[in-house]
Amino acid sequence: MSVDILEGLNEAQRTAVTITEGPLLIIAGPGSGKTRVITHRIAYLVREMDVPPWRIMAVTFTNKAANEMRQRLFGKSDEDPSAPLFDQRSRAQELTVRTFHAFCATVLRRFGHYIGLDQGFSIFDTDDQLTLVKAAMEEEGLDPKYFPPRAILGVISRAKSNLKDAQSLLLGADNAFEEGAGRVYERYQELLHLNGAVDFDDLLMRTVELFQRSPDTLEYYQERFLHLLVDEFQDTNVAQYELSKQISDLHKNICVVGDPDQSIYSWRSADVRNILDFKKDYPDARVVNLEINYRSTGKIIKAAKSVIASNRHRPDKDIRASRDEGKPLVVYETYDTEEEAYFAVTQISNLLRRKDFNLSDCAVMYRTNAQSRAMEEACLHRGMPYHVVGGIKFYHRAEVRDIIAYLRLINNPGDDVSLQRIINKPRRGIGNKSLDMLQDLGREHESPIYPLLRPLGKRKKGEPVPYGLSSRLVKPLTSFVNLMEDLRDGAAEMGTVKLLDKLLRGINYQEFLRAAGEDWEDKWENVRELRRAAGEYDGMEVGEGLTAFLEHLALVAEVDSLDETTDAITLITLHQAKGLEFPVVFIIGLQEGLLPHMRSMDDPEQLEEERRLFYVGITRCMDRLFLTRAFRQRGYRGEGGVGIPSRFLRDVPSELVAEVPQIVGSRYGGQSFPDFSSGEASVARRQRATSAVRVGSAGVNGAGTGPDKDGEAPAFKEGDRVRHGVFGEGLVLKTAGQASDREVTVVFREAGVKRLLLSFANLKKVES
DNA sequence: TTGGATCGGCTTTTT
DNA sequence: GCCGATCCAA
Repeated sequence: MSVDILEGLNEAQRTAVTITEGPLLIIAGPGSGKTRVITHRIAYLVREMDVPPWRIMAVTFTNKAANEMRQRLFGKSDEDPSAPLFDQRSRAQELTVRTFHAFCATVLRRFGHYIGLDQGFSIFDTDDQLTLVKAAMEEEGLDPKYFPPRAILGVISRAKSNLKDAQSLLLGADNAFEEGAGRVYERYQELLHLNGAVDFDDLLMRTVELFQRSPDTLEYYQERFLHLLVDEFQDTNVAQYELSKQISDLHKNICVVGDPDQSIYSWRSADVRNILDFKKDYPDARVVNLEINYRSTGKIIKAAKSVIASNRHRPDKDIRASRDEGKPLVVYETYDTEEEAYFAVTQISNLLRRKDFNLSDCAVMYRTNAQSRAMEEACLHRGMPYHVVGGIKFYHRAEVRDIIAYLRLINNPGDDVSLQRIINKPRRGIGNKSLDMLQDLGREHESPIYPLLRPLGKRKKGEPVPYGLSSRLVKPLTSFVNLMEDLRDGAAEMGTVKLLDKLLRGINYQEFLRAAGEDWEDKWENVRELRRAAGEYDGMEVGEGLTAFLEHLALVAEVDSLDETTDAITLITLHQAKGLEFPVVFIIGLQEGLLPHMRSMDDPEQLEEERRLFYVGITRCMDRLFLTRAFRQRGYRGEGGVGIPSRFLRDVPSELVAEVPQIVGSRYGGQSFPDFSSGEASVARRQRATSAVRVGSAGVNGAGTGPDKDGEAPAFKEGDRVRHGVFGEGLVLKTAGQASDREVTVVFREAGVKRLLLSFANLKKVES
């Protein structure tokens, strides 16, 4: 009773599903049914080609995407015949659907001993990495003032992503910085080894290394995986590319899927050439283009195409809309970031009132995580349910990290970074001085600290103290060792939850939190959340559960328990939104400096990536797209500046954009918003509401016409009396410039002389 | 050793 | 404006 796998697929999609032999490159434009093709392809392999599921590997970019794919394959419920593989549900476990990082972690756990990795190795995250970099820099005598540790870490990470070791980095160094980074890299690797740890980049790099040094291991995987599928191939780095090649080298059935126009991770060493040059490395590769977009309205597609067309370095490809034109887009300027948030919330409730959409249809997207804050506040204030995707990582919280550090040390006694974090937490009288001493001791013996201390646990009274530790430290250190040994014994005989309870009791953590701060209850709740997560690993074999739990914590950034079934607005970064779709999308903060981001503005390549990011955002939208910006931008330090409209807005053709309709919306601080919910441009009649003067230049530029295309911008001349939304009344002193950057100098009664760009200042002529 | 106070630096996106 | 590192006094 299963559906025909090929039913409902267009010709290109069918081709992509049914070419099962040899290398295959699928260029999949946004909304072209990519996930559908991948899942149906897997189903086709299993059901039509009789490939056992355990011999198929599908690699995704995020854990979320992996889960999503599993769900699409097997259906949301047990009885979901629309899922291509639902009748094979029992074989679900056999498929390998994972991220590169998670897959590599598994490989290294199993075969890492061939390259000197212990089974229980720790996985270091960015914070841990930074700790090690700083330590390595100190040993190498590098001043963090001149060599920012983060930058050094960036160089190391990039090198690793490109499969370069310290030696080749040093050889290729042509300045002091790179040379320093090379030296740090060398020592950093040693420290990782000492800690019995790998970092994120090592997961990939060292797996490549393992496959090179242990042909048997490679062969095992090569034999096993008849088919390899890599999603989001435009965002793979050199290491991931190499891994794909290694794994598929025997059967050559490698299918990669991606879209160069959606490459947004070059900052993480992703190399778009992997997809662009795929044909070079695999000359016999077949190529399928999926160009028909089933997701978005015609107007949205037009806007997306117009935006991406401004990129100079892009492949020759097209997307075609299949839906009707749809409603006009909305481009709107608000006074400041807060008002922008209220605007979005207001529009969403207008839309809800018409019953066309519900809350979970709506997403608000932004460039930086920090921008979620204003949105959250507006939602809270208006009583709108929302959920923030990602954001402050759960595992990032201090209390959670403390507990994880304990668990890591239990699991891996060599994990010095964790030891340093918790040896005096709660206070045991082992302060910085003592820790320094212990670190020196470790360095002296080229050993992690904990193993050196362990003899203290078995020491009888009167026996000599090892390493001449000062008598003052013997007591606290001994009790610390006893605690840890007790917990390590516990880890060998009890499940993760019981172990966690034993730990929490052993260090009296609840008391520790209570004594430490006011919001200790929240923190304790986070610890309990961690305990809940540990429950998932309770059933596993004792000893394996802890390792698996820690790996999960390291590789799964967020608690994805936030169920998507509840009706709520989604707040999400543009990066994380990749691969998702929503009927209603707001992209907020369309100002220079935010999108494109400041850090990307002076490099043309990075600027193009920012544009792709905007393109990704636009193409997430199915029906109603809102693009907003704030006139005043809150800076990081104190006074905010004026937000210049993002250059990307100029690429949104004005004929796709709704005019600002009459103001009937609800109020915010005396501010009314027009109601765009009907999406009918014809009703729109721009209204000059003096009370709503802070709607700002919405009527001038907010309609997305782009300053230079707007013939209606009021012409000001010297001597005109004008009114500005913020500065009040004033007199035009002079005007200069053309079109988009037409500038007026105005002397205001109160605010003094200001030079304003007509394109975003809200100036109104005052008749007198 | 610890806790408080002050200074200074930086400020994106994520496995 | 915030967080972290650093300094200083008890």
